[in-house]
Amino acid sequence: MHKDNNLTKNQQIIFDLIDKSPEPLKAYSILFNVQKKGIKAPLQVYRALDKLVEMGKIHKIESRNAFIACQNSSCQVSKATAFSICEMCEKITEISSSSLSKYLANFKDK
Amino acid sequence: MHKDNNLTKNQQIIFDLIDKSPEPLKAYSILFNVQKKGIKAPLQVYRALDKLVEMGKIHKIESRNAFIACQNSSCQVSKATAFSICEMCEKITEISSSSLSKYLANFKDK
DNA sequence: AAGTTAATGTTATAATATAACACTATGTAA
DNA sequence: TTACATAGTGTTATATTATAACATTAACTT
Repeated sequence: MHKDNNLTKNQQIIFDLIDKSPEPLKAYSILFNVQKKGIKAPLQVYRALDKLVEMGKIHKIESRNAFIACQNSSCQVSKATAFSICEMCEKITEISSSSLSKYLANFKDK
Repeated sequence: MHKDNNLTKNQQIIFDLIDKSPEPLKAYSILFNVQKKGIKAPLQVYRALDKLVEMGKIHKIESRNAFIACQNSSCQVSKATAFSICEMCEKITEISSSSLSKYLANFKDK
């Protein structure tokens, strides 16, 4: 069997870092933080990020170029994700509204 | 009086280009296209884009780093804008659903 | 006409992301 | 268990996207 969702070494290191972080992390800040663990180049970070997004373990906040762990166990299923971002303090919350994801999923079908 | 929404020269040139375009345009592609009109540097483009977004004349598609003219006359009012993007052909449509913008506006108030 | 604010022009540089290629690990199937 | 395929890694170089800093000009306000 192939896709049992176990993470590879780099993916695990990077996921752990994002998952522990109280705020979204940017790729180069991730890179800086994992250099002591042997991840030395941007591409190693971007590749792990791509896979983690694909698996639904993290989300990219496009407007911030930053990554955050999924706060919502159903994200493997629904890829219709939205965030609220405070304009004052930048606090980011994943909107977990089934009515929103249904709305978007329905729109997508059309 | 100050803010009558008339565009400055650079803003007008760049808005016209985006408005005529059938697809979202990226900053450096805009730059390339307006060099013959005397706009020579990235900053001149980015500054105009910032203002146009602020005025609600265009939107930035964050996931594409690209800009599109507002397709929806009410956008001066509502800044809660979403897009659908075809995964096959990249066709982008502005979702103009009052229920969606109400939902988002309501969420924002909370 | 003087003061204020917004927009412009310009050079340099920062921040974000991918191409290309060689190599290694892991799972699959004869 | 060997070979085949596929996914992941390491590395160098480079492309793409965006902003800092500073001098100047235009437009509005009084």
